[in-house]
Amino acid sequence: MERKKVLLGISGGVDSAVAAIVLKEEGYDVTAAFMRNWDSTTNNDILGNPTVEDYICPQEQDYNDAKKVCEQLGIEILRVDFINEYWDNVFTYFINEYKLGRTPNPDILCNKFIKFDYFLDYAMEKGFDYIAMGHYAGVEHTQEGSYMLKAKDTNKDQTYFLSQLNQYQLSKSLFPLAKFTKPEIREIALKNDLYVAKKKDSTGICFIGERNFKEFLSNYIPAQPGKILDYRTKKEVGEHAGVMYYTIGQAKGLAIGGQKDFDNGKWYVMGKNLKEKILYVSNDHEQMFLQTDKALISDINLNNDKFIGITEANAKFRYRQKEYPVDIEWVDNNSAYVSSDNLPLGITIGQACVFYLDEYCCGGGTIDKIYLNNEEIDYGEN
RNA sequence: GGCCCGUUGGUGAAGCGGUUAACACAUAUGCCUUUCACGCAUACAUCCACGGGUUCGAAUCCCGUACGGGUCA
Repeated sequence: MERKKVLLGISGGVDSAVAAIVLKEEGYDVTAAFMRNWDSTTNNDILGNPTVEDYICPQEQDYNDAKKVCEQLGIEILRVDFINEYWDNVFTYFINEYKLGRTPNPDILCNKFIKFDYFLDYAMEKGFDYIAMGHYAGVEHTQEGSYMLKAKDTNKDQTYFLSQLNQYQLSKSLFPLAKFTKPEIREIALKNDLYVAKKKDSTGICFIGERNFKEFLSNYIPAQPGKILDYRTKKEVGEHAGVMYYTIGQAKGLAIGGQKDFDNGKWYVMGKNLKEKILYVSNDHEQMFLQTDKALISDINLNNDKFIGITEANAKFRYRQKEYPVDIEWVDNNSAYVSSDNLPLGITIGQACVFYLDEYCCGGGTIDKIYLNNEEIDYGEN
């Protein structure tokens, strides 16, 4: 019987390297592919970039690491480049969302459009049976189609980022790390003496990396300074460089020190008025100003027809937050109201709402509007 | 002009003769984290508007000067 051919996305980190080992042990015919989707120079990524002056750009370093790993494991490594596709499908949307004052999640789109679309197509054209990624997630291929499962390591579970994958994409995917925890991955890496066994995990936007975020955005979105007002009293408590540089619930970077007529305490962004360039903040101790009990979710993707029309689920509104049981009231095929008396504070427009049923990740959508007591929270925008 | 009160780190603000000059917020760094955030930890006033004096010893008491605020003809 012929072995199934898998094209594994390899990043130069530990996770995808161990994924290669696992796939090999499972009997797959593994080829690796390194993706390059961002070029700091051509994309004018200057401000806020800690690596601009490095001798070797981090992507090349990662490629070299990936190459070494592949040599160690005796697998072929390919190199693909989706820089233009990333810019057109992910980054343009990302910037436009910020310009609208929302807080997008680019990595979800990166998965939807790049890793599990352009890259998937590339693999299929090359005759591979599956693609594989080093995500902490699981997939189950059955007669009724494929299902996405949470990873064994619930602390690292990355299904939130995979919530826009459809049935076809899922059916062509493998997630070799599903059954392992992060410490186990490190252990496997060490046992196999992998070159990257001790390499630090990378964070920041996928393919772009860690940045001073406000400065990074200012490369693409010009500053539009305005006032910071306390929401209750409408008193001015500071100035900002642009409301679009901030997200709901944010405390850092506001530069609001102790205030004469207010209690001690941190100041959190609670809303913005784009037209007036006002950033609303509050320092209420309980942070109840961030409360919400209903949200409109749009662009909902369900990864298996079995989930169509579900009226209850556990929902996650931000990566690494708890799941909250919610009622789902469908508006049409891909938008719905989600509600509960107990939702997390600081639900933010532009982020994803992802649905779970037990161990299954059903899919998710984009948070479009938020409500409290049936009133939309919009800070005078409309 | 007379009288009274105040002036402490980036900000708000404790301390009122002997302190490593609280605390909170900001800021920086680290941790956490494949988004943005939240969270956690650590660092940060050679010094208390300035000059002089009293005292073994002053941010703390006294006297001037400057700058605020109040009040009375």
